[in-house]
Amino acid sequence: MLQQQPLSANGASNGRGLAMSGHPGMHSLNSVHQAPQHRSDGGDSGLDGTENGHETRRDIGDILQQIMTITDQSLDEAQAKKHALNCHRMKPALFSVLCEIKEKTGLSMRNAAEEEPQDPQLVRLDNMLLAEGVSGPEKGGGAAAAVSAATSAGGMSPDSSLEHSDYKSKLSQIRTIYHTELEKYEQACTEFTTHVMNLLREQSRTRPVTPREIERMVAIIHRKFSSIQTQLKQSTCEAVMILRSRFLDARRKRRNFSKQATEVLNEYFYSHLSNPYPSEEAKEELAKQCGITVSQVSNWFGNKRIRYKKNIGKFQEEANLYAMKTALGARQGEDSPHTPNSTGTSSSVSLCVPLCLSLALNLYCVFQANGSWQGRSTPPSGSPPHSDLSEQSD
DNA sequence: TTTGATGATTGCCC
DNA sequence: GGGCAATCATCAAA
Repeated sequence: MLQQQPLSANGASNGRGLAMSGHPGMHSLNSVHQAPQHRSDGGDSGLDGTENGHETRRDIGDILQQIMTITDQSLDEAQAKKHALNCHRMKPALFSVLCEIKEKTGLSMRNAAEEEPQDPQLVRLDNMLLAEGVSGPEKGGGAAAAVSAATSAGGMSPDSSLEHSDYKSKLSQIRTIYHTELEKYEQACTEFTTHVMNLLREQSRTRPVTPREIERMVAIIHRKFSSIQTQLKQSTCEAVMILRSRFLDARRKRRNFSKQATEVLNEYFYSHLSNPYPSEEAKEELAKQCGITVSQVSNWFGNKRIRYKKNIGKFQEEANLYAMKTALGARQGEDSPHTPNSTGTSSSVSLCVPLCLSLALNLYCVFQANGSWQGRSTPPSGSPPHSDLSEQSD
């Protein structure tokens, strides 16, 4: 068995063709011994035939020694020696011995269909890449998904289109890199497979190599490359996920509402302080006015109610401010149709009454709020607020 | 860098 | 399902 290694390891030679592999097996060393005794052209082989088996064994030892030292020699020298070995009278015998050993060890038969079921992880990766628009046809699938996700999550802010184009371009970059790398791996795989197949065909001149073995080797190569591909797909998925979370995660993209939007919401809140539960219609209206979504309006009112309740003192000033504003707005709304030119002429005295009234009402509402909606007595969202400043002013 | 403000999310209750 | 309360994550001013 030890003798098998060097020969197979020495790979390609320029010997005779594949016909050798069909050499009738079962020759023993005796057949070598009985071979016609003519001097081979490998002059230094020292294989002048002798009668006894001792000599024959020494001959084989010499041959193997030569094979072992081939790699230590220069290329030309090695080629010459290989040629000499290929033409050596004992080569068929050695080859048949190898065939015999191989048949016994069953190496060539051990490769019975090792087909693996498709890796579920790979399937998931493929599906995700397809869904994100990285693999498959480029139709902006991922970007479209991003847009829809962002739209449903938090509405389209003015700079969202800019962000989405950025997202698209980044996704496109990932896509390009992915396809380039994939192509590179496929090309490398093909090249390597061809190379190995050529090598094996070449080797089959000096050792028995069955087509099935070649197939098996190809399958091994493909498996190795497919594991690289899986890694590539994994990395791509990670990159897409990071990109998605960076661009689409609502929390990450939290933006304070515009001053105007906050004003609108606060005005509604403080003018409906006794019942700060806007109906669906009111929410929609507010959302439209503020350029945000209905759910954002709901969030805002939810947060506001809790924070107001937790610290009424802190919000008192704000409440008064909006009460004044509301009153002023109501006053102007009242005045404008009748006295369109009343600019500076509307004295502070004329404003004084409604302002004081508003403040008083506001304080009343706050007081009322302490006892009503604070205590989890949630009114139906559709029910109209009953003591609103706006309504009072109107 | 720290800290308060603020929009969003989550789990629970009714 | 809507709202509350707690919490997270980010923003923005100090």
